Amino acid sequence: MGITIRDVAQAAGVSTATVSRALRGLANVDATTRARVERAAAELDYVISPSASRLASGRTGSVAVITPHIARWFFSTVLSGVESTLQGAGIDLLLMTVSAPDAQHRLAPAPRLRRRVDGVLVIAMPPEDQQLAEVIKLDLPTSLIGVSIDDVPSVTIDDVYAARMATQHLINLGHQRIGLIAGSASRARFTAEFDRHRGFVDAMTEANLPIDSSLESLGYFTSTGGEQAMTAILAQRERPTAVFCMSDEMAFGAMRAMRSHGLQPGRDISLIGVDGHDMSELLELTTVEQPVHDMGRIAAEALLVQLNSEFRMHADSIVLPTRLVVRASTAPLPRGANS
Amino acid sequence: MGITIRDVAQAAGVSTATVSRALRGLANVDATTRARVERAAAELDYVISPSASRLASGRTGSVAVITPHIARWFFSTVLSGVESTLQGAGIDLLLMTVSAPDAQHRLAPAPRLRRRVDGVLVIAMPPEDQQLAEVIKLDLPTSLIGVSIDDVPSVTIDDVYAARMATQHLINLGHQRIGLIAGSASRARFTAEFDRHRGFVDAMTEANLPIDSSLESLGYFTSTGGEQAMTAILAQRERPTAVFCMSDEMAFGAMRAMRSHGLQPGRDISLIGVDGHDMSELLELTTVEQPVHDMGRIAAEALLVQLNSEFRMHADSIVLPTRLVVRASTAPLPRGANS
DNA sequence: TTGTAAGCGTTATCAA
DNA sequence: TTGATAACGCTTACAA
Repeated sequence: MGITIRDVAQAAGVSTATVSRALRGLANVDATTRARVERAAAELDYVISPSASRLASGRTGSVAVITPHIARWFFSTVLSGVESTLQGAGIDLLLMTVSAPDAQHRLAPAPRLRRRVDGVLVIAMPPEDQQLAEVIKLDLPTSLIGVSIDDVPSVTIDDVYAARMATQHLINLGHQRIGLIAGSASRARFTAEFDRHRGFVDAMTEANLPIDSSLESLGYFTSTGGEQAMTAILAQRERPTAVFCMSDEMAFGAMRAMRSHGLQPGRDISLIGVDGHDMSELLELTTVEQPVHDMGRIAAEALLVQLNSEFRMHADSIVLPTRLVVRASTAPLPRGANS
Repeated sequence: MGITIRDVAQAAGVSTATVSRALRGLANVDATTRARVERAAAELDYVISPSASRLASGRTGSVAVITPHIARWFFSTVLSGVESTLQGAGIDLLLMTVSAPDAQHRLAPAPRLRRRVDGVLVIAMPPEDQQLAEVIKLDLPTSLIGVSIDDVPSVTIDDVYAARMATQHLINLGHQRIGLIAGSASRARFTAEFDRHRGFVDAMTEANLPIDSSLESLGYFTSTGGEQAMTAILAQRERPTAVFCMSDEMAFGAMRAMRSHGLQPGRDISLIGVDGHDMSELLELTTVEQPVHDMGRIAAEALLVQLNSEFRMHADSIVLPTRLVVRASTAPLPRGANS
């Protein structure tokens, strides 16, 4: 039923080898021959069979993207950056999610990768994750997004610096009682949680400000989590005058908790996030923007380089810049409010 | 370098044919033999070569998802539903985006599909789109999500009804001057834009309310678009007392425009959306929720059925229910405000 | 520059 | 229930 390379060869009056070479744009093909082959292929409406090509060549022409979430802002935004790059290179994008390590319902990603893809992109999986370890052990060209691990290429921001910048912004506004809504209990270095916590602590320490653990709460990087975390913080005897949220989505939740208490972000308590979420501008949230789409794009580009170079290159980790965007959710501390 | 089926056959003392049958769980294999084969495969850490299998069998074991957007709430949420179903079935998910018909930078999806996937899922592409037509012409098992076309299976909501329900809610609250923020100029039937416009008109007409075209504006399904649309509406001499937004994201933008004018949703102007966006609860937006994740899941399930049945089934279009969720953004019209 | 032909690793047909 | 073996459609030495 399908047109094969033999049909094209016959139509063009050449061998299948020549058709193969001509259609892939290899060098050693006479211009006239190539033109003839291309015309024949077009006339026959020939499409190469990827399976046959993959089997013969050993290359799959596809890359897997492994992510813990699809429908969350950060992840889908990274994914869109990845997709545009891969599509431009004519590489197939295989999308796979990984479940929490405990949920055994889903298949582990590593076995599904073998013999199936030329490379792997991993979005924001914790470095100590067992499934991630298995993926890396496959020794495929890999690059990580949002976290970094020794000897594996990665694209990240400087999370310590981002958190420090956010916290410093609050300090510069005169705030001294500063709360923290963290993602999850910080575990390993080079995760967003850990590094952002570190940046927060660094900034506070440098400014000789006390860190009050009763003003720290976990929001699990979701808005409902952020809402609960803020609610807990607001229940403290002495409320903070400002709160650093490790993500914008948690800050959105925090905003809602404030509203429930009749408080207004910026006026009553300053709120700052990290991300540059689409909704931040709408909600007038001050935030430290990270170039999320670019992170995906650049990681994909780096992976393509790995795929196309004969030799395995040294793993370089690319760190992209962040920037503070000030909006109405942060404001100077009214004079005397702290003393 | 790779372990092949021959190695397993040798280790198990059977033929490659038997290994193939045993490992795929086919019926005619002795239990003992199968066990022996499975052990051999496990010991050798054998992984089947998908390319070889595909070439020999003609099945690719993969499905393409075609979408105009990745990083937008509706699309990424559908995608996550699709993904979980396909992953559960062991089917590879190939993700491709389509650009606007005019942008010729990217490859058209149809050629990339041929010989590459067993089926296609298309998320919310306009029925009259040329690229969609080409995809359908491939005659692969296909199912559409969010729009419907004759003779192609689809999963949608009843957009007319959803819009009617939203509008009726406003009418029930006593509103009479009701504005509309539409997605884009409604073109073909069975698009969200067209049908939601129809539902709006139906409800208004039934209630004998006038439709004032100066209170209609386009928001292009984005929040910034919604903001501009609402700004335009607020510039009218006689403002509406309520506005129906065809999507939650546009309603978010409308909320912002209201805030800029010192207006509060629900108190000054009632606002209702369609979607059930993650942020709607946070922003207290009344909305008509559609089961977006389920739409993806169910479309994928329907596609799997198509793939596994010998015969091409009649195309059935599945319509999922929506539900009105009332929040603070809509409120009864104060007495006398309209008269 | 082009052609010949041997794989690539499965599946599927047909016999046994 | 199992085994031989011919596809499947392409790539790639190697030869010409």
